[in-house]
Amino acid sequence: MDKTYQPHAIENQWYQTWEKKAYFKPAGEGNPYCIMIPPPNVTGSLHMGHGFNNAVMDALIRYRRMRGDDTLWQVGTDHAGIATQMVVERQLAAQNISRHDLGREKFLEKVWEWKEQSGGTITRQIRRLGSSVDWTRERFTMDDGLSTAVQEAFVRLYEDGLIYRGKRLVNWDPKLHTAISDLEVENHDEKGNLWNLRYPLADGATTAEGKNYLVVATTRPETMLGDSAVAVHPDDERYKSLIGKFVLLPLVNRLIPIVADDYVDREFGTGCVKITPAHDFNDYEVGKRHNLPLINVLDKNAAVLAQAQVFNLDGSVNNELNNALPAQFAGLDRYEARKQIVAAFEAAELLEKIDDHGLKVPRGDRSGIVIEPWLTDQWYVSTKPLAEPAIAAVEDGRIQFVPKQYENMYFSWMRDIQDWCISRQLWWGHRIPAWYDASGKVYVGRNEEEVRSKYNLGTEVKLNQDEDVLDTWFSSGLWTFSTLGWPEQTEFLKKFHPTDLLVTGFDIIFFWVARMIMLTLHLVKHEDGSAQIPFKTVYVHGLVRDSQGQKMSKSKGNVLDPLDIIDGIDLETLVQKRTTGLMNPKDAVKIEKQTRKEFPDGIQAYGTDALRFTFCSLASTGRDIKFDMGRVEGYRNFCNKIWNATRYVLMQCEDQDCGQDGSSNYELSVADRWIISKLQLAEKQVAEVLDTYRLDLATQAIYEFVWNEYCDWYLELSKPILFDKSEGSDARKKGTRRTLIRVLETILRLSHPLMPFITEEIWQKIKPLAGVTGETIMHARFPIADESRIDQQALKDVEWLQAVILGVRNIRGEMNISPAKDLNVLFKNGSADDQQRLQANQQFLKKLASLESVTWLNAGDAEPMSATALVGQMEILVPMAGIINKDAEIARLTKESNKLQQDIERTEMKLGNAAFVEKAPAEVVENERKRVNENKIAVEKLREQIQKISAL
RNA sequence: GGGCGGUUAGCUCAGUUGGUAGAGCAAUGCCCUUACAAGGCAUGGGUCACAAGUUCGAGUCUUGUACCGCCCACCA
Repeated sequence: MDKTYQPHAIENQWYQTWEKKAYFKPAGEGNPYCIMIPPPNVTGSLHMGHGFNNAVMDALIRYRRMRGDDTLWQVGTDHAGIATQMVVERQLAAQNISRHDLGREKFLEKVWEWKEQSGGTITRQIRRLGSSVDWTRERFTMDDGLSTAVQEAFVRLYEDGLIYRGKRLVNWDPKLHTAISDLEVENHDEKGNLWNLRYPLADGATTAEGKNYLVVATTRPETMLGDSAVAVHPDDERYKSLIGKFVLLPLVNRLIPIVADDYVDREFGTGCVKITPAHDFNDYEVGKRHNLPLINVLDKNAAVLAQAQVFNLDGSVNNELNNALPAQFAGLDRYEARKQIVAAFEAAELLEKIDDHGLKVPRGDRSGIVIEPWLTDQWYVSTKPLAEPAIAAVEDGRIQFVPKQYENMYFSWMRDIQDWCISRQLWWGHRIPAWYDASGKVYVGRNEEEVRSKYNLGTEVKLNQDEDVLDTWFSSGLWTFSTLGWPEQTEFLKKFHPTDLLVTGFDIIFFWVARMIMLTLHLVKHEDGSAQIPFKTVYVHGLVRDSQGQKMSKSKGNVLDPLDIIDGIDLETLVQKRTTGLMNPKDAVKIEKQTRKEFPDGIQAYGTDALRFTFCSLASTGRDIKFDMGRVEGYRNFCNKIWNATRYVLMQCEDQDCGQDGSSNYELSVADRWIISKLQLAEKQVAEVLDTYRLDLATQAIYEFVWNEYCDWYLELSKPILFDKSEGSDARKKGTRRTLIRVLETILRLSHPLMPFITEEIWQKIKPLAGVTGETIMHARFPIADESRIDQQALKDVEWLQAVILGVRNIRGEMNISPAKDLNVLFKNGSADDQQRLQANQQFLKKLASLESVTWLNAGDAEPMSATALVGQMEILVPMAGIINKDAEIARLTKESNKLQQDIERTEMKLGNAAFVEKAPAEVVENERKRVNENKIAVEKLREQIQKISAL
């Protein structure tokens, strides 16, 4: 074996073997256990979030697989409608081609080409992470099977009255030219203005103050062209007399009514609100209440008036108003229109004032552009009836969130859910299975043929399929069952659905988790007809942030590619990677500087295991993760530690009898029995925390056991036994070799879910010596603690031994005694137990504390001046002659004594409190008493010692 | 405006039912001791954000305050 651990030398090769040998497939026996991967964008590439998410899922699926469950980790990718279409459109734009130049069919060919070309990137990356997904079942949301499921789901929901088409105000993305759902809109705090505009009162009316106009305040003056009313609060004394009267809408010269509505806040602005029902969600509601006309003044590209439509609430055209719309603003961009309209107001002396104003600006999460509320026909899912059972499923515990607090987030959103707009004016996606005849009548069915036969439409009736596609999340919402073959009742669907665990970030609880729950409950039934949930547990994790706690983003230039941590990257390449393809090329300078500062030497290759162990160690409950490269390095070192411990174990065990034949002619030392006991405790703990999804605690427990117990103590304790030259020590040696190798083998199985590669590599090397068979550690059994193997006596004995060694080492360290100097150490004043333990453990003591000799002093024996340490009552004496500085020893003892003294004072105070003695459990009080007594004796001894040395 | 989370060592974080505050990294000193310098041994470092309450006893339970972060919401 190499002297240092070289991750790249082992990782790729093992993954290929695993995949080739189909180790990832369900075993076909055991309890079914299924995790569905959140399907990444097929044309995307891996980011830290994926890395984290995969590390968690793989750890848990490997754990279950090793527990003997019949595990399926379903893998696949998402077509990611908007994101993918945007990429391809951008590529075309570079050649000055728009998708419209190509036409729908040609454009889709291009997208499929791009999918074929780049679609393998993310799956290759998932392989590099070591994820044990079943590739033989890989699915894509637009493959035939899943498309069938999408159609089926749409048709069933439509037939059940849960999907409808309607004209409503939607969030329109003027850049992408599509409607988007509420969730895809992000509200940002931005600085803006509040324009105060005068609307002249008609018919000579005046306000209470005698003015012949009302002042309305708006953040969007350009929408005034579509104003249908001015609203005031019904109880507002200032305007009460004007309710029912009219204002003459400037520029448009249209009479619009003054209406009363509770929605108006009297305190804000002037208390008068212009109402534009077709361009504002609140105004839309007000308009409905007052039966106001809906006037769309923007076209799909958010330019003004290019497609002015004017409708009454019933949809009839209101010609009178339509003719009144001014032509001068036609075709202007909405912000240009704003300028010109404000200018027009100013020119007409109708601009009262302009205030600075902070406001929430809605932006499309993909395009980043300001969203325009716009009146169009779209398809909707009626969510209220679906939400009810979805709430119940979480309330009654059929579905559990981990951590639980996310259930509140889920409930609050679900209880106030709005209908879901599922149509998108895109080309890439599942085309909506609806057809229109010449009159616009809509027919929904699985295909045109079915529609024709179902509605008895002859070939003379021309049908056109709806041009729109479905929201990507509609197909993702079916993911847990569409991948298993639904609507067919496949064996896999029966076996693995409902699935067991979903691992995902909190940011897509609404987008995805909530919708999966709603859709599944409605569409998927058990054989007895009862509704199925999609999964039993939702493990929710936080976002991976950079070491400063900043969100990683391309524009900030702080993104890390998990593969760069695995394989390493030099500084120049990293700088280049971070500064190319920026939205704003000006950021490059700053990003380069920042990157050179943070990674002066680039990033080392740490390997997949170290990265994954790091992710798991950071996976504590429900908080975001600050990613720290120092942790990765620490865990890479941990891998190296395991690697080197293995080298030692192999040196001792190779070509030796380690009991691999099952023979029993061996003897276990106290150290052997101790590490076996500790191992049981570690196994118990790891299983417990894995069952509760506390991967951070699992990494801690493993790290602690491997490094601090197995390596630091046990390997050292094995040396005096194995290096013993004396006769008749063979049985002990065999016992120790046996323990060394078997504990190591167990450590590997215990760690495998967290660090799959190194554990497999080593396991293959050592399994014959451990008497173990099996093709792969992946299918070996996860260690289960056997409490009968916990030897309390051995635990206590080694604890004592450690205390003695620590005492000597402390003197050595504090007194600056060379580690090369073997010491002659004396012991006195101990119990019979101490004496017996000293006798039994001389071999260990001498080696671990570097002692020349160990001598027991009886009462009355002459005693050289010494540095002292205490273990219980027993004193450890290291003779001072020539090696120990008097003042330093006094200082050391004083420090020790002061520490104890403080403890005594604190404890005595407690015991002096009558209430404590009376009310605290007897056991607690007794412990405190014991503690004071022991410490008092110790302090006494230390004082005597200080005096003795001072007297020299 | 409502809701949720966080505040513990210089940094990143654990702390299960209240009973002596922990780890890793960083720091300091000594060591190339035959598994490992990606290492070994030892050491220092904390009013557990603040305040009040419950309790014999609070990092832990209750209430309030401050600051940080997130989610949701119709103030033009």
